Amino acid sequence: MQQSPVPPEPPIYRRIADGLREAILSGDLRDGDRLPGENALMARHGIARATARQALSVLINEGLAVPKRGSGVYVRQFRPIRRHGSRRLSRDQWGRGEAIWDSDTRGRPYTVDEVYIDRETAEDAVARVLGGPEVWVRRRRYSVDERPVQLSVSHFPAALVEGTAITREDTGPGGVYARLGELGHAPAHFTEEIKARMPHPHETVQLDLPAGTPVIVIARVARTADGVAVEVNEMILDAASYVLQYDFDS
Amino acid sequence: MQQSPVPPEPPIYRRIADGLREAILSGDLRDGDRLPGENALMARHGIARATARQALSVLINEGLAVPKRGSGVYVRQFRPIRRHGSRRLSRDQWGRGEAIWDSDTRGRPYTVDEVYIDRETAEDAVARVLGGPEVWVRRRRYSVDERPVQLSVSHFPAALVEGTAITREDTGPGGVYARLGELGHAPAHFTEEIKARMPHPHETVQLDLPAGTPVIVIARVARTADGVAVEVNEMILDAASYVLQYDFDS
DNA sequence: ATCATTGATTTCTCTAGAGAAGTGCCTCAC
DNA sequence: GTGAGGCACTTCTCTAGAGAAATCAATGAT
Repeated sequence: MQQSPVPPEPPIYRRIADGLREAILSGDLRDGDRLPGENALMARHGIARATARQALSVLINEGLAVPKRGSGVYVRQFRPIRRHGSRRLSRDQWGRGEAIWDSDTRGRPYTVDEVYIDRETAEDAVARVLGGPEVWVRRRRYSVDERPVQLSVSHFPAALVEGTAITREDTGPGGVYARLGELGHAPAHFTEEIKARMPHPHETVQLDLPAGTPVIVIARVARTADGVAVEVNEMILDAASYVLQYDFDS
Repeated sequence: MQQSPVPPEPPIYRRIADGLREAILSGDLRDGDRLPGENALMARHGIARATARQALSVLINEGLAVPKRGSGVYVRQFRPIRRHGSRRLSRDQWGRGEAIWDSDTRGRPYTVDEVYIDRETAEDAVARVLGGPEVWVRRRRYSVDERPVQLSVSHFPAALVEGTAITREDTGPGGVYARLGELGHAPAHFTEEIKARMPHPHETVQLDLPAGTPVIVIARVARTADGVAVEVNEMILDAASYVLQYDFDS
């Protein structure tokens, strides 16, 4: 006699989490609303504190809720920024003295919090693409609405940009691509590779990410019409803040 | 007198997690290696079981480790599939009778596990783009190396594809795009929107995702040269299995 | 040799309780 | 009114222990 195929009930903490998730996804609980906390769940379901915490941690790790110590657990909002791939890099834009980022924020104010510019020896993968390890590196952090949303590390061949505005904080109108154009190395072809993963600890700190938020990693290589790579840029985006868009023809 | 700015030590569970993460990222522990389990951590650090579990759960939720009940906790591997955006959809490919997916797997065998084809009434966003709510829907699950890696839901205007191979399981050589071409609606322009987030429960089940793995969501709209939308496709990818690539000119 | 059983090991779920630390509100003194 | 202090409430960290459930290897019966 075989045991009947009883669908085993999920554990308590999971049933509670499912209920709360349902409330969030159905719209009963909205952005910024307060979830029942540990004490409330303990009382309502007659469970131990650890079990209540486990239920909440499910939602937190799914990115649906954010805990605020001493205050409560709150539903998380999602207000993405649209980042255009193919379209945003068209010559029309950087040829007219506009920074790439402009078309991303659609009027929302953005700031560059931190800029570090250094001459460094690049790691192997970057050196291989750029044709040598000697590079100038521009590390930046971008914020929108006071919130950090992107980290960016740009590499340029040292031989190419030495002494130009690219090695200074203020790159002038049009940004680095305009400068590269003036040097006769206008970027003409781009390749972007995209991954998504959970953030490393230092990324969590720099982007002030709550648990349960993945990051999108973009590695962009810019090449001239001759196929010479002139920039390698690795970007780390808060996945909750972005929608990427690529337009292309067949 | 202000208290001196003592950098407060991170809690025990975090220090242990940091140590294990270090071992993984530095390469001391490799793909598939076994991590010290609850009992080992309890003995080594003289802590309670719950604390040891908390340390391990950090790594699990970061996607760096996978627990196997009754066996142990193991380091997680990352073997991405490269998915080409702009390039892979070039007419050269689907014009020659090759399926789009072919160029994704680079020779690795892939299978379509599940196919559900239905005539449905589309939700608002899809109906707006396709010019009406009546659609044929193709739901599929793709696997590579026996592992599910992608869910796909394709919508086609019912008026356009009624009675064609697109409404059947086997769409014939070249897939749906070749059929659309024969109907005089060859896709010419594509827009892909990309997000990343933690998976919903049913996605976790269907893709067999371990905790700590985000999903990449791609919404693709295919339009003819006239700008008429002929397909809306939403894809859910296991983020640990994919690298997306987009090539474009300025 | 093959198969079933047993036992050790492991993760998973949960209880009960305690102190630390951050938040936010209210009250009281000025 | 304005600021300081206190207090209630919240999340966070951790201890100690117990049984359930899955895995894996060894043992024993056929």
